[in-house]
Amino acid sequence: MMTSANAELIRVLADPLRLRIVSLLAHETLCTTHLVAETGARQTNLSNHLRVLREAGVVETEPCGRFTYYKLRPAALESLGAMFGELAATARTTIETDRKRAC
Amino acid sequence: MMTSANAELIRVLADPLRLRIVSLLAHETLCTTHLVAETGARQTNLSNHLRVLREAGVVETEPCGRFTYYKLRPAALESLGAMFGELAATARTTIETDRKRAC
DNA sequence: CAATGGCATCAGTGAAAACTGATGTGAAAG
DNA sequence: CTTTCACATCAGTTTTCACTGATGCCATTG
Repeated sequence: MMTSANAELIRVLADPLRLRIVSLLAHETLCTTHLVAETGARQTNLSNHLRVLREAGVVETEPCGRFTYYKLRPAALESLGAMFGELAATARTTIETDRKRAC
Repeated sequence: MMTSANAELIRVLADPLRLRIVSLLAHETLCTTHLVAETGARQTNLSNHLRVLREAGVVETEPCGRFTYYKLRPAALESLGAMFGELAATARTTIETDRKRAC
């Protein structure tokens, strides 16, 4: 469905660096140091982006000593995937039935 | 898959007004006048957003006299839906197998 | 207890981009 | 032919937001 929560998710994932983070975390749970090494971005910058991702419910943290692991919450991504799939399906039937408003 | 084309699609759909346009067009093919009435946005503003959507391959135009119909291209949305679905699936197995990098 | 390392917070800066008003174009209506 | 309407283009303004440096906190290490 097309919820305001999903709209916020899209906004959050629109940033290239955040999308890269998500892509990395999908394959492997990592901590900030790893993400710094993988992306080449500065620690402060990454920390700010991870904050945004956490507040949006895309990732969750798991403290481990003085490290902090970041792992994805698949539900958020699944919600987005379903939404775009539904939109595509609706659009297909709209086009196949040539449903248009008169002007 | 996680392509640069999909990254561009996400960026384009991150704007609230553009997402609203896409949501409207999914159910019904419309022209600019209708979208002005539905969204309350100014004609110039909508025209600029529709330009972005067209250049990104999200919509296509169909001239009709002095009107211009806008219709969705479902392939773009399906590509996004598949990408997020795959990311979610990958993230699920990563979490289930507790795959994490040592630090 | 000091020193170090991992990470978060904050305020400031710069760049990207959304929005607007003015204007142009082409098609239909009169 | 003139007017009107739908829409596009463009330049200017404003706003949003990514990025940075400075700083502080907490946990480990020596």
